[in-house]
Amino acid sequence: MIKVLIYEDNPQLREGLTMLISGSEGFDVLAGFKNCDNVVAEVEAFNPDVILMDIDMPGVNGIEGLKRIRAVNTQVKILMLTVFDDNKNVFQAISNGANGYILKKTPPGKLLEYIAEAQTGGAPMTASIATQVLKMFSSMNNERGEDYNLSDREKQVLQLLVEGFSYKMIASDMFIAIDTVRSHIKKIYEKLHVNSKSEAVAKAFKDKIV
Amino acid sequence: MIKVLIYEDNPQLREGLTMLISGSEGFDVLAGFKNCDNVVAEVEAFNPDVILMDIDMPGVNGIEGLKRIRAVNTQVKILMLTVFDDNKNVFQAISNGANGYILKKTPPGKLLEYIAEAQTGGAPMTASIATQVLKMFSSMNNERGEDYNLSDREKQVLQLLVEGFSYKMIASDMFIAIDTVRSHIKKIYEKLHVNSKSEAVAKAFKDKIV
DNA sequence: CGGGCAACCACATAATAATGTGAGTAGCCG
DNA sequence: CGGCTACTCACATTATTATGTGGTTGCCCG
Repeated sequence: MIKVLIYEDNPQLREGLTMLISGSEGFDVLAGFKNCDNVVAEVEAFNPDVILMDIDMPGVNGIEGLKRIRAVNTQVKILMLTVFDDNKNVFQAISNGANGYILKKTPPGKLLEYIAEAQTGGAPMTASIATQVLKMFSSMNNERGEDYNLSDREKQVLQLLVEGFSYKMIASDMFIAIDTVRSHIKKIYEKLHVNSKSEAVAKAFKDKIV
Repeated sequence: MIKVLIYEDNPQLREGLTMLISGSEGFDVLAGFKNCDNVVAEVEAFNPDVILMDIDMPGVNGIEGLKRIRAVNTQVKILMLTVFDDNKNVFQAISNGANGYILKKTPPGKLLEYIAEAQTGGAPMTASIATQVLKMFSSMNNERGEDYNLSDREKQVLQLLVEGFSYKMIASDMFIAIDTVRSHIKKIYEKLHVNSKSEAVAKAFKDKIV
């Protein structure tokens, strides 16, 4: 028996969901609430397996509710429920540990399937959400930018610079003379088109050389 | 009629998939290949709607094949097919524009459903993959770390440091004396627990202060 | 009103970093 | 072989940073 808690401000929808889920074999709705004002206490009191969490709610909304729950409970499965596959919310929800993200227009059969899937550790999402997630992922990742053709030794020096080493420390770390470190660094500056340590460090981060 | 192309080195599995898909209403397998050696030419010649792409193949593998296809064709839907929900491959596949990622053990019924879903712009993935993706996403994002309680002015100075400004430049940029810049920076170092410009810059990036 | 704090400025000294010039060794490639 | 590059080292000079000590002003808050 999968124990479900529902957060949804629209009374009709909340009732509808409760009916649907309670009426299905193997599912039980413990309670439903219209916002997350007391979410932590409620979750503790009812100890559900899965929480259906609407995002747009007056008072404490779903994202904030998600955060509050995750602050004290990382076990319970939380399925975000929303009308739009809105970019910002999806992002926030998944970065804050939501287990799935589904649209309200999901057909009843699918919804039950999703709840069950979440309960067993899956990450259910509707197709449109999944597409969004993939897009975000691929857009935020790529662009390793230029390569700058740093030699192995130069990369190594840059790595140490980034870690806050001084020339002296780099020299002893790499078993070379400090003047050699200097010449490596000079070469690095040329290749990166910068002329100070901190610019090089910044560029190393930006262009993900390190 | 959804036109499918299959890349899979195991002859039995390739045959099996072909039978299954071809034998289903609304699906047609145009051809099957055992590696991606000529993938670009093949995709051009057959012009499929969906490509099933195994990852582990001798010769040109699935990830490389994916890249090659995407270099010339961003329209065709590509479903990656693999035995393991291996972190690195999932990541690479989705950053390179795969439309979905499913496990080989997916039951036949689901597989057809996934192909249809991909064809209509969805992003099918098996539950275990979806879970992985969410985990990656949330792990790479969060952690704004400590706040370090930098004052507004200190944040501003740090910002300029990151952009490669010298003390002198910061002073003129902020219309304050260079000694004031020094004292701000000293305070920043204390708060960040570092003692050099480049460490501060590195920390600013890592902890996303800037 | 007095203590705490952010922001401002000054002077001084030591340590590091940046720049220039020059040079030797070793390996790769046409 | 001769040219190229990576890697190594040296010496010298100037610029920039790091650190210490100390002081003024103005604001907020109990």
